[in-house]
This record gives sequence, C-alpha cells and structure tokens, in this order.
Amino acid sequence: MESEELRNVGLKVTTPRLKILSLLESSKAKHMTAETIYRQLSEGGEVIGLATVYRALAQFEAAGLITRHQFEGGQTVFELERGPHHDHIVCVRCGRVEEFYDKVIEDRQREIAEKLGFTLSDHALTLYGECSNGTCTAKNG
Amino acid sequence: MESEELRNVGLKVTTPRLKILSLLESSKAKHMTAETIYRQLSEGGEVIGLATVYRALAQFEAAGLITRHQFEGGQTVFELERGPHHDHIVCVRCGRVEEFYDKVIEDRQREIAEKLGFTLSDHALTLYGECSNGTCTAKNG
DNA sequence: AAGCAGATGAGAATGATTCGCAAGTGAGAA
DNA sequence: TTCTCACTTGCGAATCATTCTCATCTGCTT
Ligand SMILES: [Zn+2]
Ligand SMILES: [Zn+2]
Ligand SMILES: [Zn+2]
Ligand SMILES: [Zn+2]
Repeated sequence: MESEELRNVGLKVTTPRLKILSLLESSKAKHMTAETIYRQLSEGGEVIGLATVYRALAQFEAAGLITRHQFEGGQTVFELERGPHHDHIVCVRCGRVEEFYDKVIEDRQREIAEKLGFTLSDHALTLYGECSNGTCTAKNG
Repeated sequence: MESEELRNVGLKVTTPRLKILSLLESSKAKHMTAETIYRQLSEGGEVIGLATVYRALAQFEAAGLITRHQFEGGQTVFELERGPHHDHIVCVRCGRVEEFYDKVIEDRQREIAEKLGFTLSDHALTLYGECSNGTCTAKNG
C-alpha cells in the first residue's frame, strides 16, 4: 500500500500525498509534469493545491521514491522510481519518450569520472531524435 | 574576426552581437549564463539590454556558433562551439565543470537510437559528482 | 479528547526568459 | 554619399514554472 511507502521514508501519511503517489502508480503516462498531476487530480474532484503537488514531489524525490527529468524544451517531468535505472530518448517531433539501459555506457561513465578525479554520484543522459514515421505522432506533417 | 563569423551564418553584424561574441571568446570562463554576459558587458560600460543578450544567444545557438547546457540546479549556460564535441562532469559541491569526450559512449548512443527506431539528432550527457578534495573549492567544509 | 509539529490551500512573490513596440541602425540601392 | 527598409535593439511589461507566506487544518501521541 502507498501508506507504507510514505511511512517507510519518514513522511507523514496524508491525503494529498497518497493521491499523488496513487496517480503516479496508476497513470499510463510514466513521465508526468507537476501541472499534469495537479490537473488530473483536480479533474478527479480532489481539492489540492498546485504548491502541494510541487512540495510532495520534491519530498518524494528527496526520499528516493521518484526521479526528476528535465528534457530540453519541456517542463520537468517526474516518474516513479521502480525497477532498474534507465536513461531516455525523446522524439523531438512528437515528444514520445522511450527508456533504455546500457551497461557499456554506465560503466564508462564511472571510469571517466574516476579518471577525472570525481566521485560520481549521478548522471543525466538523454538522447534526442525523430522516431520512425510509422510510430511518430507529430501534429504537423 | 567575429564579423566574419556573424556574416557566415547569415546574421547582420551589429555592435551588441559583436560584443557578446567577443566576450564569449575572451572570457576565461568557458560556460556563461545570459545574466553573466549581460552583467560583464554592462560593467564594461556597454549599453545593452538583457533581452538582446538572450536574443543574440538564441540566434547564435540556432546558427551553431554556441551550444546551450542546462546543468541541474543551475541556470542555462552557453559556450562557444569550438573544437570537437564534448560532454560535461560537474562538481555538485563547488560547481567546477570539466569536459570530456568518450568515443565508446558516443558510438553506443547512435546504436541505441537506431535499435529503438530513432534517428539521433542530439544528446545531452552530464555527470555529477564531487571533485577530489585537493581541487574542490566548495564554500563550506 | 487535547496538543502540536508538520501539512495544506490560496494567492502573492520570484526568477529566468520572452514579448511588444517605438526608436535606432546595418547594408544594399540609387 | 544619401536613401530606404527590413532587421535590431533597449526597455518595460508579460509569461511561465516554481517557490514562498501564512493562516488554517490534520495526522499522530498522549
Ligand atoms: Zn523513465
Ligand atoms: Zn515521434
Ligand atoms: Zn563545455
Ligand atoms: Zn568541486
């Protein structure tokens, strides 16, 4: 249950937090903006403030429950931290986001950091391109 | 001369553009924010608007003269597009930025994009970590 | 049931970036 | 050189996303 997740990371179990966490878990869209979460909850009849959504997301992130991504040209999106680490490739035409994991790249990053005298703590890798015509759902031709 | 660069990319040669380009070329800091550029030019006695700086940077980027980077937790920074492509590693304590290029990673990205049915057009890779105590200039201990 | 630290909603405040517009200025034409 | 005009610029207003303020509310503990 989501209540457990919140308790486990030391967050008080409140209605707004539960609703946000539930939405993230049930949504078909893996990557959501604060606005989207706010809107969907509001449309669902919930009385919740945008500020609360931002606050909750920040806390969830700090607690390691979710991760934040900043794709260029778009707003910050959040996704549940489930399953193994992965990076993203974004279609610059339709916005579709695919995930991938590449051990070679992951290992290389660590080696590079070490070589440069850094203790690697995180990384952000996002590829940009156009998805194949068959799958691209871009608005204009 | 900078005038040439501007002409070559089809931009009219104007004082503001020349000043901004010159600053980018002469500055010891490779990565600068629009604000920094604006402030340094203003302190140098130039009469220039912040909006003009943003406009010029956007045009320079579109023309391929500079590249834009968005390191997490910081403002957008710009750097002259000179020399070969490279990615960055940023110290989360002192903010120091080092550059690196890794062929293995670059090649891998292309393969991944292809496998996923994307035509790769760009990518953003930034590593985060702490640089060695000897070189880190973090404010607090 | 009572008490309190922490949480929330609403709206104001921020900070970065973009817009709108009247005035200014390159660069080719005359 | 001067004329023209589309392109530029400075300035302030406007946006947009995100954060802050604060009075009110709500989970837990006792
Ligand atoms: Zn993802
Ligand atoms: Zn697409
Ligand atoms: Zn660089
Ligand atoms: Zn450092």
